[in-house]
Amino acid sequence: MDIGPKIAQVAALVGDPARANMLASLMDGGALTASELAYVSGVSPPTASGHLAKLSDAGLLSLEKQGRRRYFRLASPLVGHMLEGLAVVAQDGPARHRNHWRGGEALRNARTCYDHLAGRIAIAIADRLVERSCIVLDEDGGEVTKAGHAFLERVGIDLRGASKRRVFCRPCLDWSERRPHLAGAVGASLLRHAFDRGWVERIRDSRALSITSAGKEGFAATFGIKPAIEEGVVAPKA
Amino acid sequence: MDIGPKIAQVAALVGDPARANMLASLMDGGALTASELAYVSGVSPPTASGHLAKLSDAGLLSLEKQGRRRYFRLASPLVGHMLEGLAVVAQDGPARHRNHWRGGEALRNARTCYDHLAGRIAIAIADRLVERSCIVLDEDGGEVTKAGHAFLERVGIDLRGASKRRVFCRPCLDWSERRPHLAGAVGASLLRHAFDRGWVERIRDSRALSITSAGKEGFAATFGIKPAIEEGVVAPKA
DNA sequence: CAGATGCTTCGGCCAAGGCCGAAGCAATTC
DNA sequence: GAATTGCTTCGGCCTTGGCCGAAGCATCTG
Repeated sequence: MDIGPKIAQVAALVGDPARANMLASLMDGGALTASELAYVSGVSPPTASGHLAKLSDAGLLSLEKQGRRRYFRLASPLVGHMLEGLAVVAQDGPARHRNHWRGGEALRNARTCYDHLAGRIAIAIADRLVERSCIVLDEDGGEVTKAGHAFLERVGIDLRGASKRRVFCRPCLDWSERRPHLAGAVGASLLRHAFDRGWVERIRDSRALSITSAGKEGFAATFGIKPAIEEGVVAPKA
Repeated sequence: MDIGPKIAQVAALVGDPARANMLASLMDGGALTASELAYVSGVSPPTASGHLAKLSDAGLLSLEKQGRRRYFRLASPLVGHMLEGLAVVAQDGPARHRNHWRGGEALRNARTCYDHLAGRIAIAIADRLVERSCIVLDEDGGEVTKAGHAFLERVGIDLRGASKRRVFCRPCLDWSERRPHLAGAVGASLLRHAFDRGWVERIRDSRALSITSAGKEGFAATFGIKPAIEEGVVAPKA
């Protein structure tokens, strides 16, 4: 677990305004010369040269000599993705994801994730469905098996209306638990089903859901899941 | 285009070793107290407190008070993704993606992206298929329409074998062009089809593909696309 | 060869920011 | 109310690292 220092090294590199400007102006995949980069980053050529050396040494930029010029570009798509990640967080920074975790533990147990169910309960459901061969998941998609269709129909989860425009079954990485849960049409139907039966209720105006006593029975009967969900305090990790 | 400075601000925050250690130990989605974070980051509580204040102010961490402790966790999945991006680049740093862009312009025209086609040609194909209502894409999935099945079958693209375990049709953000192209079973079939017909060939041992003259005809006849692709030198941008 | 252009290296200046100990709040326990 | 625990604020020290001008290579042009 000494990934931290490595991350810091890269981030520190990107963390200088001059270097960040250089990288940002290369994000479209184009190539620029050392002097052009000095200009866009607002520093003198000597300073830019130093920065470029650091970025190249770290493997963030690749260099192509052409006569007396040197063209720099991002060393790989990975670098581009990393910058995008930073840009996204930088863009809607504090504003958008404030209060994301209000509701604390309740949010980890059960919540909505767009139009489907997320949190521990959702993962438990996904696990059981996989275990019973009702669905198959891999890293870029999922599918409902024949047995799965039969099962879902038997328990009264309606899939017909949903299958038109949306991907049928998709895993969605659960942030709080870092395990996949079900998204896509199947995930959406499941949530609707749970609402219809009164298994879950919205808490205040957050994304958190509370599992009703009817829900406890319902989830247990339908999927064989005990929502073993202590209300209590947030448990610190170690 | 002053995204640069914003990126720098966030990156600088992550660029300090103590802060990076804190973030890294929160990457699993758990919550830790201020003192625990001070310990994992190897600094004194006062110092840690300062760091945590900065991270919270910037919206990277969210805070939950509980009695006299303060639990910190990543403020949103976005932050987690950003850190993952940094980790990936930090991990296989200089070594793995050297020479990644050798072949330069060719790579932007056509390349493989895992098992499917990417680059300008792939985007053009995706655009045409959407235009003709052969497929429908939205942000979390895609689907082949009835007309699309008919079309693909008519031109001889085999989908039957593929549809078992994998998601059928999925958009994949093209890094060099920032537009979606087709992944999933459909994307893979398309690439196989192009190889089988000799439309594309691998360039050296890179991911770049060259479009053969048969390919130019084939893509044009099948999808109505002119691969308007100048070979030329690496073009500097402005 | 001389001159221009593109880039890098060197040396020295300077501000930003990380670090800690001491002291100050706040919440809990007895 | 006193003692304990958890965290933050304050003040002062000191290293890190960005910055530039001058000078030095390298490459192309005439």
